[in-house]
Amino acid sequence: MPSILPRTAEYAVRASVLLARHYGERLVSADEIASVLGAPRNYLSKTLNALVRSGVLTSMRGPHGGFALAKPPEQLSVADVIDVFGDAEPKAARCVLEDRACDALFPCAAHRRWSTITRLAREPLVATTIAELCGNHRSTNALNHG
Amino acid sequence: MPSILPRTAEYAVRASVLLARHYGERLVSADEIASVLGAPRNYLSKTLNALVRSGVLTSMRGPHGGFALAKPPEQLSVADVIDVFGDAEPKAARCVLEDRACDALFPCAAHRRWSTITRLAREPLVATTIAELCGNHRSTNALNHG
DNA sequence: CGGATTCATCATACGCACATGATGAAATCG
DNA sequence: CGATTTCATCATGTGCGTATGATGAATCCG
Repeated sequence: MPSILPRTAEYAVRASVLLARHYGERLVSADEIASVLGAPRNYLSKTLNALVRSGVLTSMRGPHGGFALAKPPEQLSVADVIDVFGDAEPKAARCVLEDRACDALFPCAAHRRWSTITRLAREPLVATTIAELCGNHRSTNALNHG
Repeated sequence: MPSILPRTAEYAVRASVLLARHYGERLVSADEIASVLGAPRNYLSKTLNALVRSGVLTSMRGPHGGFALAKPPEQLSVADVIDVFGDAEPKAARCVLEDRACDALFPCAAHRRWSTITRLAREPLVATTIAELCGNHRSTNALNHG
């Protein structure tokens, strides 16, 4: 998992952090997000749209339209965002030792160890919220309108 | 990091585990490894060759030739194997918040948090050895000829 | 209504991971 | 040496992540 995150997922996380900083204030347009993030406009648009369809973001068209988090950043994990792209579960990977399907019922010798590794690797993404990534949580406890 | 490991790196890990089971006994040919792993012969060959050039494996040509771990599986981490493919360090990723380079000297607000996440995600790969993944460590303490 | 703004989507293209088949090069053995 | 075995490498192809540009559709506002 070299770069930890594929490009698209990275855009998604960074966009979510940006939106978290404006949560409850205003919508942010794809143009603005793209410019701040240095991401290609139309490609980002597709990415944001995927987040909308998955319920992570909401969107409004027309003047003063744009994107916003669908719920408070304190309730949105990094995993929630990146799981929108690519499978969260590695489709019951092949046995580490041999060429056969490897499941919980008939695990290969290394299955349990491997499961532990992948779970540990994923855990920080599940445990961390977008709000925690967002440095200045402006009045974190002042706007609970979720 | 959905599937945790790119295909090539997964081949590499599984091949290493297989070689660990024969460490000190005999060489294993690319044909045999490919057949056990269910991986495409020539592509795996390229993958194994990359591991040889990186010093993770050794190889011998000719009859009874094949591949072997370059050092005892107890001294080979999973990270050692997968780092051969793709960059281990995410080339000083872009700032999570804005469009600028983000380093330790001038970190963005989220930089430290993000570094923690990636480090935690990588740690189990660094901490786990191929030997630990290999179920039956036949006489684990009987052959220290490294 | 009609123009402006902005999200949504389509058509196309490029690069790289992944893969296949053929060929080259080294080691062993008769 | 010459044949066999096996690693090393090359040429080529496919699919997907990534990206670009153009077009469609919804919303606002005068």
